[in-house]
Amino acid sequence: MNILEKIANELDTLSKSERKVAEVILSSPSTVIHSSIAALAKQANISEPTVNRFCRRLDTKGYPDFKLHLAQSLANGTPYVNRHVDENDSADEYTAKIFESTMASLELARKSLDPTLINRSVDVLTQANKISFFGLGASAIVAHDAQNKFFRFNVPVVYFDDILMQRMSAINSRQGDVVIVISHTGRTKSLVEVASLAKENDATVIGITTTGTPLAKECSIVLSVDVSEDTDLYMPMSSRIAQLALVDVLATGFTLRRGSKFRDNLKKVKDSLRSSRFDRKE
Amino acid sequence: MNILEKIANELDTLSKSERKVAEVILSSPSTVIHSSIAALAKQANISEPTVNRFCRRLDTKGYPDFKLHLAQSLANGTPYVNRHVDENDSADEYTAKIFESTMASLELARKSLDPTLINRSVDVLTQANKISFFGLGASAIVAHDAQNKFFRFNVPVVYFDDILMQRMSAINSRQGDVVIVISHTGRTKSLVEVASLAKENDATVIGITTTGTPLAKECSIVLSVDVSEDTDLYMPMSSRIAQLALVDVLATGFTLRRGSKFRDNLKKVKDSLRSSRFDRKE
DNA sequence: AAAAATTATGAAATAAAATTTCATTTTTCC
DNA sequence: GGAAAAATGAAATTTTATTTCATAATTTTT
Repeated sequence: MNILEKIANELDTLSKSERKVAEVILSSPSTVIHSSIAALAKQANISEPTVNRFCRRLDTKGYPDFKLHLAQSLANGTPYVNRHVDENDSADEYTAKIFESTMASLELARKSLDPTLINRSVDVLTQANKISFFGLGASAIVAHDAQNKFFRFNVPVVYFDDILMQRMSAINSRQGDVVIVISHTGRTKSLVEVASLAKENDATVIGITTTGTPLAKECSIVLSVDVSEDTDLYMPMSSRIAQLALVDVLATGFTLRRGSKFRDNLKKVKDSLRSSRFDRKE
Repeated sequence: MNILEKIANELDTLSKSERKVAEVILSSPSTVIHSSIAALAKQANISEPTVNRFCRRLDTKGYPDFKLHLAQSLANGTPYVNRHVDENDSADEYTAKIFESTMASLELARKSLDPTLINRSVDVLTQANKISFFGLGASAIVAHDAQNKFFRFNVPVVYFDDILMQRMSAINSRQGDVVIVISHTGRTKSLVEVASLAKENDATVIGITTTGTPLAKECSIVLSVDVSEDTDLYMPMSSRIAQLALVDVLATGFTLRRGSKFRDNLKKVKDSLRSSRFDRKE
């Protein structure tokens, strides 16, 4: 949370002297980040220890740490804001807005991810007998992309964007299989059922979805990707990009776990495409 | 200017020991803002005065001031430095790196885009009789996603990720049709041919590719998406995400151009999915 | 290739800044 | 009104940063 807001919020829990400090800071925060504790104390007409106590009351380690927080709050207004696209925006404006809110979503998504669970997922994936990716609509694209990536790893991988195929595949799954179910809303009935079916058949079910959704409840491991779809004009935008970034993370984790020899192999896969391309001039 | 970029820029004007400091800082800037000058010196295996001199060389008043700048740069979302995934990275680290470099790529991509051309593309798209999206490999996913989006607009749209289908479709195209060809490298022979075929048959060909590639030369309009794929472990990562963001931009431009009544329609499309979903509790 | 000049570096000393301790003052509550 | 609690600041201490200066490394000149 922005520390300036925090100061404003806690203004009434502060003592009289501490409030003097708060006021000086709020009135010209940018001066304060270049002041020593002595200078600030003098300006607020109180003693240095009071400033120190003030800082700790705001859950910082001390004055220098407080200044760091303050500096961050002042850092020219967060660039990746979720600005809404407006009816009258020019191409320039809506382009900027969409890119910015996409970046903001990625930032949010990263925060919602738990590295421990990513690690666990990578564990499970590296040991899987078979990997299946299921998604519908926009999430089908993510599943498709995941297949494309994991296919290069030379592991048995499939993707389905068809409800019936998903069901059949889920029913045929067994211990050692990993099923990754992708859904932003986590409320698509058929996908939740598929997750449940796969789990009943002893597959490890990894969900890529929003925290606390019905789908999340059915999964062995939930990789939460929480993004707001505010800016979207009735179609999934940020969510699928965050999901794709997560796929990249999983794929990267996979290759790292497999070691350098494995990566040489990946290079070969890539090089195999060369003949299908025009040469670079240089 | 972002101090991290500045450090990266001035890396070669620094002395040997100072460069050690720079490297430690670049590798984990967020640790540094909580370190004392002594701790940082120790980590870089150099002396404290060297750290101090380093700070001054970057036009800061000293170490505490430098930390302030650093804190501000970090607050601004992403360190712009393309940090490479390392063999020994923990899940936490590689997750952060991938998300960060994805965001950096989006930033880059946005800079390489020309709003005038986006506007022109939207023009062409809104007037198209038929829209086709072609891609292969990772770009096929982008084409797939584009179809998914434009399909909602109730316009004739197809996507092919099969070379033969693409060729046939290109040959059958005519004036008023728009063909969007997606390829990061812009060097995939068959795609370049398809673009050329479509153009010969009077379709408007829009290329989503890197500036100056063979594909770019065949297109009526080139939407340049220049990103570096440095961080990638032999598979397309940032490029396709930037392409997807561009698809969002085009789709958004399309809906804006079509006016508010059209957007009501989109809402209906979205609402039509409701019965397939579990209700929200609240 | 040696000598001189320049530049880079760190140990130690110094200075600055922040924090802790503790005695005093103020406020609160009965 | 007075005991208890909380707030406050002076001084001492500790931590941190900076300066000074001697030495080492590098570059330039001869």
